[in-house]
Amino acid sequence: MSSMAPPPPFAQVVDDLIKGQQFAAQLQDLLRASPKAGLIVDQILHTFSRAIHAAEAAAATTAGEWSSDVQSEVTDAGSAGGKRKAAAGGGDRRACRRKTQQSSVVTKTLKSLEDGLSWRKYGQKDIQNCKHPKAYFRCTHKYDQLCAAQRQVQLCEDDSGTFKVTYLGVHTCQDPAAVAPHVHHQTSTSDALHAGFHLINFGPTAVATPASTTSTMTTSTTNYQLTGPSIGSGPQSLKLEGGDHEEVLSSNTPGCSALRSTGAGAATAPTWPADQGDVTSALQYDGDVHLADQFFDNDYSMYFLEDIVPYHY
DNA sequence: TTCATTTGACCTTA
DNA sequence: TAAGGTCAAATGAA
Repeated sequence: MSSMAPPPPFAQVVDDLIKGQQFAAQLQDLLRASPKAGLIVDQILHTFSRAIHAAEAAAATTAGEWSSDVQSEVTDAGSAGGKRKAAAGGGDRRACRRKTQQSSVVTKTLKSLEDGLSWRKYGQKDIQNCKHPKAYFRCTHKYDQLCAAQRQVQLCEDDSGTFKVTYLGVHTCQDPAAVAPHVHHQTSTSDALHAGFHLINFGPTAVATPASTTSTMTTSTTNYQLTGPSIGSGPQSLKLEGGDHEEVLSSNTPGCSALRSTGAGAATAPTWPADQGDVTSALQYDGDVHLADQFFDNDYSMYFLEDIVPYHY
């Protein structure tokens, strides 16, 4: 109907982003002595990486799809509809829905679903040949901050105390609690697969025993004595004792340059095994294996780089 | 009243 | 066409 606007000059965008990334890397070298500054620069670098890959992905697909994709949305609109479409009075969702295509896919086995991020459950599905349903979560800030992070949770077949958690995409939101790392908020302790999680940000103070440290976001080391989860008596009781045993089963983030993860989540699993092991995870990414505790040193959030795929509604 | 969860229907992909 | 993923109305909790 209307003429299509030309695609953005992605090559120029990528060039600029790469330059910015290089400058940030130089800054990182200069600020290496300061853990807090290093953390910030880390996040800057992650942001650049995400932006670069998003731009590259867009550039790769723009030429061939820029017109046809939009065109298909236009031509498909109003061409079909089910009961809900008629009832809701909305447009044809077939025209705007896109199955999420996250290039950042990280699967873990966790004994806790706590990851310090806020999720909202949006669906649950029985999976064929699986004993337990799969629960689908999206970031709470999907709409207000356009955060595309998603998580899929499924109870392990063999061990009912562990969850297979698949993270798709990266959190691009800025959770308010992340700015105040000592604010721990819990709203749900019910069955993990049947509840949303509102646990917002857990720094080392949530996991370290008082004797070992009173670390803050700037703390760089400390012997986090992860000795086992404490369940259920409210935010004050949130601590991670025994550790969030987690294991990265797989990760798939083509073209990305870094992965950061943490097991420093608070414990909320409803039916928690009494005996917990220590953190034993290693993060494998792009051929590099990083000990998990190295990540604990600097950051308490999860960052998985991705090619950001626009989500259409 | 607001917000999160549940759940059946719809959509996409293989 | 089946299976997985997502939407959104209905429902419940705070």
